[in-house]
Amino acid sequence: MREDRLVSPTLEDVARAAGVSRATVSRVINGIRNVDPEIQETVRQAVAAVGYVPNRAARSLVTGKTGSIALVVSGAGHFFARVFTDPFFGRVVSGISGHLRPLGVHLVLMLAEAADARAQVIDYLRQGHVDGAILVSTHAEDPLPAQLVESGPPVVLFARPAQPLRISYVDVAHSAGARLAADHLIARGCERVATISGPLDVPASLERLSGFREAMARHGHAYIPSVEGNFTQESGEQAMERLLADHPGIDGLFAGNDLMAQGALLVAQSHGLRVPHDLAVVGFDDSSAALACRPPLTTVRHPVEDMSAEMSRLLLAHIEDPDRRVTSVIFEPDLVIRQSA
Amino acid sequence: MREDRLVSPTLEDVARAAGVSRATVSRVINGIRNVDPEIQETVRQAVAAVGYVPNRAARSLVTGKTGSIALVVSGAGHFFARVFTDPFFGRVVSGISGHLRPLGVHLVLMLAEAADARAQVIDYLRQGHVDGAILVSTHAEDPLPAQLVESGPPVVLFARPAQPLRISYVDVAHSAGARLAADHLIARGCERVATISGPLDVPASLERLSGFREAMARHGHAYIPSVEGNFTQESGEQAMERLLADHPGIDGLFAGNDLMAQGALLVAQSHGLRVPHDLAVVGFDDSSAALACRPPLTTVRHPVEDMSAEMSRLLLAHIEDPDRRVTSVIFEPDLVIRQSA
DNA sequence: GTACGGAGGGAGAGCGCTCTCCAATCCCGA
DNA sequence: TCGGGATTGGAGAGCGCTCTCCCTCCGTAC
Repeated sequence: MREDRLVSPTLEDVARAAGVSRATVSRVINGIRNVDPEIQETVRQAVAAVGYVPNRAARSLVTGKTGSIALVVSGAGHFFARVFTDPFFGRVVSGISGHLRPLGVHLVLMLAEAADARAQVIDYLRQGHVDGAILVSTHAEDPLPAQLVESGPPVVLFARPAQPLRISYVDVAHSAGARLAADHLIARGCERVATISGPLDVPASLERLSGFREAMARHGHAYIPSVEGNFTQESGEQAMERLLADHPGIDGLFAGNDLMAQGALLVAQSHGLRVPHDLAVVGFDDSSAALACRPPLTTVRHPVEDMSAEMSRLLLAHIEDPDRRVTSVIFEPDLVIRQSA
Repeated sequence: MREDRLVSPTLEDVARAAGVSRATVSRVINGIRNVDPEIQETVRQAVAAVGYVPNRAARSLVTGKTGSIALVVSGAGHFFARVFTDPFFGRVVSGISGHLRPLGVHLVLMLAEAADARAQVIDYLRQGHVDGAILVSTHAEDPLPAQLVESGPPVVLFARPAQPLRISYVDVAHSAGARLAADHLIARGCERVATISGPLDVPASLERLSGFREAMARHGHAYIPSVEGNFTQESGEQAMERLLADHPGIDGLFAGNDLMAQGALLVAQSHGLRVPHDLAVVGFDDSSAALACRPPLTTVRHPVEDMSAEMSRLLLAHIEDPDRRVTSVIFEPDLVIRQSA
């Protein structure tokens, strides 16, 4: 009993206990080729009896596979605050592991905020610790995607990369989402609508902004004032101050994400505006901020879980066939109507 | 070049390129024993030339070490909401990886919410994928700590386990923190103080409650009304409704964590109470909720980063010496004074 | 009775690495 | 000049597993 702890049993031990060869035990465990059902049973009992657990290192040494994939969350600056504040990541993890767990594939979460962490992640991936990686990058200039494409296992991206890259990715139709927001504000009767965009070097921000402008133009609104934020609540507050100063009469607002919407909402209220009565606010993402707001935010929601599951599907396909051509899958967002608009 | 991708170079290749033996290359890479500096240089150049990356599987097969440890976040129910909403986990990760990175040890994050996920985590740990684990459990009845102690690699816990267990852990002096809160409320001149506690099957909640009561008793307050919550904002709201109904005149509140404090604060405000003028509120944890509140929360802050670093230190010591006796390290909390009290 | 085929099991060669021996070399003092 | 210790490099045995051969055995057809 005491020795079981120190030296865990090997295939050899199981084989001896079952009175068969190592190869047969291996076959039973991996379910390959025909093995007499009776012997299978004997082996299984022996496995249980000696408390055998396959040694992953030995296995992957010969197979070249590890049976686990990494979820790499990369970004700069306000990184931890982002990951651990934004339930978006929770939905990503949930979607991925929901798809992976039944397949017996392990998910390893890696965080790469600073440059040295990034180097470590690359090391980790190159050393063959995982068979592939799903990369969620929160920053436009993040060099990680490019570095990974160059050397390393198969990678799938969340969201279209800022620079064109030979890499599969999954994204949402941002402009369609923005259009939902625009149509809703118009339907509510808003006349003077403004927008707070995300950083314009991020493709998603750009698409949301241009999609919103386009949809508004279709409704006859040629000019939509906009201020650029950086996806934080604080930047939303500052942007709203600017908007209220420059365009005092606005009665509708579309923010590039919920956090900025929340900031804007707080500022609007501190200026005595009632939401949604005086100002209708629509966010994007359906993050926890949307629910934390008073009133709760009307917002555009991506099917993050579905998107994440699709990412794992794509990644597994790439692992299976390294020469598979890269693809992109785009999902349609929904509008979640709450009280802010 | 093309083949480098498919079959990555091995030690043998480096050895051939450098004109030395495999053993020598290994020695250079691992920095063991004396190797002629000139040869070292030659080997290093060969490594760079062929683009060699050590195969971790092969290495850990022989060494029995993997060079990575797991951070297992376990809990039931509102799990994802917790991890990805509570910046507390961000601070934990930050503290751990800050300590581990310079040592070249990889951190693998694992989430174990449901029972099947838990089984998978145990598998993962037993298969020797990591050398040890740091376990953060958010639930009192979580069976994972006990299961891991029984079979698996060294484990260190965040917070004292609900059931006594032969396992090292790191915790904060909860009662001392509660006392800081009590003293502060008294110093502000509060006369009728109440508290909202966390679930009482969690040791931390219990200690905070009894510590608070004890400190208040020391100030002559024999009776402190309290309502039990479950650490969620919603439970804080419900608890506050109860408190206001049963004890209309309270002017000071200590909540078992910030989320409940936030809920309580919102309810108090909706009842027309001004914070801190009519009601002073003190939270616990210094989570993001503390800052998101209006007014921002005065709260008790643990040195989470230091605690996390200490956990990694303990874990590495246990890995180094499996027979090391278990220890607990208790940290002192601070009071962060903001506007709510 | 012989030939043949398929199913079931074993033997053994590695996967890429570390690490223990052991051999070669060198420097020193006697 | 030679012996002995220190230093440095190489040979080779595994770590635990998978997987390709190959052998045996049995049933079937001729």
